[in-house]
Amino acid sequence: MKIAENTINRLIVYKKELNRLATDGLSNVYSHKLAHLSGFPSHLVRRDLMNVGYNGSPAHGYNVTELEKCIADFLCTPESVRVILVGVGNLGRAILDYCQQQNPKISIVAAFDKDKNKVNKVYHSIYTFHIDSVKNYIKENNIDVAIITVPAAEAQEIASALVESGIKGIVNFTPVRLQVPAEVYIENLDMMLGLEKVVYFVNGD
Amino acid sequence: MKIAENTINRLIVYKKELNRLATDGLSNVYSHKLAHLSGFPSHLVRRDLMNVGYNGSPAHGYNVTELEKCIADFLCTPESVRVILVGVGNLGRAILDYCQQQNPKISIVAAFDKDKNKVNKVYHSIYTFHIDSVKNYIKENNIDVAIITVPAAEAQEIASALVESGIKGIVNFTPVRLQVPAEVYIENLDMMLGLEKVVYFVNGD
DNA sequence: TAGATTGTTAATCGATTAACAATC
DNA sequence: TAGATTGTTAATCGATTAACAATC
Repeated sequence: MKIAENTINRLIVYKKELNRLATDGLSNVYSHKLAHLSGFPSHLVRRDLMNVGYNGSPAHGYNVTELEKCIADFLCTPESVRVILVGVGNLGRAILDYCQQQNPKISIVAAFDKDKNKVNKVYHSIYTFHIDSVKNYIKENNIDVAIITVPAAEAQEIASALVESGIKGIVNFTPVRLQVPAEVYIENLDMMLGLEKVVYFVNGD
Repeated sequence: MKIAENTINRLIVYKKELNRLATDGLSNVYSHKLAHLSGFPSHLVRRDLMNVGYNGSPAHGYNVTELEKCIADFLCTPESVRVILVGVGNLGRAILDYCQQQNPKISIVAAFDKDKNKVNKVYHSIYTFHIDSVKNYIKENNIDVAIITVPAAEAQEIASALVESGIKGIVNFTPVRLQVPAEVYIENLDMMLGLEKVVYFVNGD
């Protein structure tokens, strides 16, 4: 069954909130509370949870850890994912750091750059290789996902090279709309677009 | 008339592509081409453009600069927007840099942090103030939009303080779902969520 | 003109919401 | 039990797609 992208978004949010509730020591939660924490209406929470096939009880709501695991299974969340990052500028280095703090299951295993001053250096404990070696690295290590933080002008060229080497999903931090085959999944995290959107909703209607 | 958030997203993308076309020296563009560059179907482009009230011609398509201006007007894109950033960590500093490179119309005018080693320092030519002065700064300078790049544990407290001082829109880089009044617009740029989504679409269906 | 493109209305599709029976 | 909550079906709402007349 095909699930809408928005639903996937929300499931990931639920999973994270459940994880926090578990850390806080709570064992059960009602759809109300999960809804409040996530910022969505409670009936939408219940509707979304229909997809993952976990049943709560009217008496106690949902078991926090069981539901979290159930969502993780549904999303096929692997125990560990290896990701590469291309473009070790300010933003790239910040992301190298941020990822390690946030999620131990997703690890950036290598960085790439064309600048010889950065190659062979270690940033936030990630080794930086020359960009020319990225194709081999992807193939030899079976990497599926890449983060692109290169300058806008180089984004398309890099993306094409990554896809050619077998990359199936890209987190794109550049403002460029990447032209890739339909089967490659692109997540655009365009900060400027985000800012412009906020400006629109603050000024206009 | 109320416009869907997705439509706003796309209009912002069109605007950016038009700007690039103008830079490249093109004067006219057909919906086909704009669609290809943006990654949306051409009929959706035309449908979206109905909203902004600009008329192209069957013979020459759209005038690039006129359409760009028309979208900008529709989105109430101001000539300059002043934004503040709270949390001068690795990510915060990277964004201070990135914003200046990308969009001269949106400028970060001040940064704030609680760390005394960062206060009174200048990063990427932005001055850093102590977080205690943020409320006054917002009121005195009539700031509407803030970027939050503090650690997750501090995000909600900071957000509440900002909203209390009159902030109306927030770009939230933390993984925390902020609890704010409904009239405050929040744009969540959760990198981990982005990564998890890519992993889902790459692994699962 | 002929052919391609625009602008707009109508049709479709799908996500969200509402309603409510089942459950504890 | 009574009351609250879950799970699910049906209704609504709105966005996208399709179709096509108008235009250059």
